[in-house]
Amino acid sequence: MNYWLMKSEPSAFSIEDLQRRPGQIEPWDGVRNYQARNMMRDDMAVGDGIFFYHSNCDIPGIVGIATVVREAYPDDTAFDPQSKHFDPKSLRERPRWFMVDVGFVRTLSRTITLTELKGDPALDGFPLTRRGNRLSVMPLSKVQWDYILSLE
DNA sequence: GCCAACGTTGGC
DNA sequence: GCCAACGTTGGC
Repeated sequence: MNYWLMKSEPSAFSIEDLQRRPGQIEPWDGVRNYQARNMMRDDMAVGDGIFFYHSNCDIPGIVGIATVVREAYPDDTAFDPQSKHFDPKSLRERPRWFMVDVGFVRTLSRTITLTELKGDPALDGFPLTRRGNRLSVMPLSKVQWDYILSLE
């Protein structure tokens, strides 16, 4: 079992949105970064743990927990000229982009903020707190996962 | 293969 | 809204 952190701008899609979805499941479409894609496609399995992170908002931080409910499959928004995630280079017979389905688990009782994660010596080297990091999907060790959960 | 231009991310 | 970081694109 692997552990992940996935970023979303709450103005676009929040943990509350996920909770309200039918079946509390959402396809995680729109990832257009190769590193993030490779992790989703090659390393994510059903049952993996996900920290749901709100970015680009008043208080950036981890707000909830989700889980992988379907392994990677082609991101069909890449085929849709109407979609803002459209990519003419992604073909149905040879898809370039993939997505997983994410299922709601729970919201945290409080936001574990980026500020406190940044200032925490126990999380030295954690990708999220490294300067300039922009990955929207990143792996965590079980130790990091458990430690961050203990902060709740 | 280099690298300048450009677009995007995301904290502040 | 600003801007640093950084990935991608495309001319050469």
